[in-house]
Amino acid sequence: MATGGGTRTRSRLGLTPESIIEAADQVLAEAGLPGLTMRAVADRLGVGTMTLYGYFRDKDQLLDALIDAKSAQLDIPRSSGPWRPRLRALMLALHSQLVERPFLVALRHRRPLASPGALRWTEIGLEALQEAGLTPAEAARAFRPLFVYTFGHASFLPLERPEQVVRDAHAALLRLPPDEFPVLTSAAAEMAGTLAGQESFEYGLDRLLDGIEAQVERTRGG
Amino acid sequence: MATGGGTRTRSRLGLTPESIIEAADQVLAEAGLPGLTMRAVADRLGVGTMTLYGYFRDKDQLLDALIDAKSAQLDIPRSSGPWRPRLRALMLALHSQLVERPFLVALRHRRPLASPGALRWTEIGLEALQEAGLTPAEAARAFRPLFVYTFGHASFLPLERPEQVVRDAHAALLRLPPDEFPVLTSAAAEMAGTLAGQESFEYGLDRLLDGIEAQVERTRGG
DNA sequence: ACCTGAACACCGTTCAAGT
DNA sequence: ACCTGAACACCGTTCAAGT
Repeated sequence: MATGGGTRTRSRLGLTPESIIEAADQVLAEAGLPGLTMRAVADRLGVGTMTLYGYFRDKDQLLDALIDAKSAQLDIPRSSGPWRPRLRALMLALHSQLVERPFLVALRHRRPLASPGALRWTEIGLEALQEAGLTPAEAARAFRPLFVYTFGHASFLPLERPEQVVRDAHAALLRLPPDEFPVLTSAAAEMAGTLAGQESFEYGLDRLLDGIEAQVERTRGG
Repeated sequence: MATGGGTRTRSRLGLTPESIIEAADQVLAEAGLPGLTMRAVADRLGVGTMTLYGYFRDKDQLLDALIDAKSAQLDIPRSSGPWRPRLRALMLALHSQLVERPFLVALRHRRPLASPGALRWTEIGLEALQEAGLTPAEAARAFRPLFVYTFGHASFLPLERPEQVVRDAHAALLRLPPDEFPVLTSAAAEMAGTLAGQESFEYGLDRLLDGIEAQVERTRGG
């Protein structure tokens, strides 16, 4: 990206990779993922569509750069204290910011991203687990389910009209044949309720942390 | 779908919703999700593209029907015995079949699906949790994280060339600045290793089951 | 009733050309 | 070096028409 020496060559139109990423982010905010087209980004910048291809090889490259940039902008809580509440606060903060920017989750499904911006969260989480008494390798193993659960939960959250989705699901569950689905139909309201809301995330997070804590104590003991 | 009485009106071309879903599944197997277009499905059936719109209102409807049909075809292990190994076997079987049919995960991200075919797994899981001593409502709460973790893990698995993805991630992690990423760089191999493979799924599943079991015992005790 | 070609309003990207 | 219009090979879907 840098052009050799120290100074940066400014393009005729004042374009930079960063300004293009910024425009893409604005398009995303206004038109959503389906509306994020190369033509729309170029239009917002007032340049020809093909101009973008001088800065990014293709749309995938632009999307990768966008994920990295937006991930790096997320606020990481740097709390102190015991490892478990610290890890809990970290995952809650990550989750709530993923909920606000659902496209980040959708984009990450495309491939694992090992860019610095996207990995700061992981590093902080690993540090907490290491201070709990795990080796770096053990911490890596233990952090993966937290990551998967947090992103997974966010990715199954309804994007729009969550209360409508919950109501529709509730109705659909009640329509199931009770002889084939005895438990599901008798807990239809609670089942539908888990589809949205923060509470269901916290419940699973706490169960996962219970399991990890037990594992930490076993490792320490052995 | 059924036309009034008992007999079914066969179309001029012998088309049924089921035969269209079958064709869509074959296209999916051969060309993947990006190749699954209305034109491709119609071509495979030897009919005009627009003919499909007589059976499904739009592409989304066809996709929903496809998810439901394929979900219903998954093999559910109906083991007996204590609830925990039974639940563990259920999630392992679901996970391994999701890994074989990754598009099922991708399609489910679009919206929550409350069709019978997709909910049989949930019902079996809930029954195990109920036998463990939870009420239907408590079982619903406890099952959600298992569902989220299992689908989430499968959805972050690299679709192709997993060993290549792991190697690339390993190299990328080693390129991070060690002063900013001390734990990550010192556990680069283990971290990259968690991106693929069955083992990382089982580790997290067991931690989650540990947490749920503790919760079950607490509920029983109270 | 069932089926369909043409057409519309989109995509990402290649290519040759402009300054 | 930087930028771009035209064009290509696609999409999903509407519409009017065919049998």
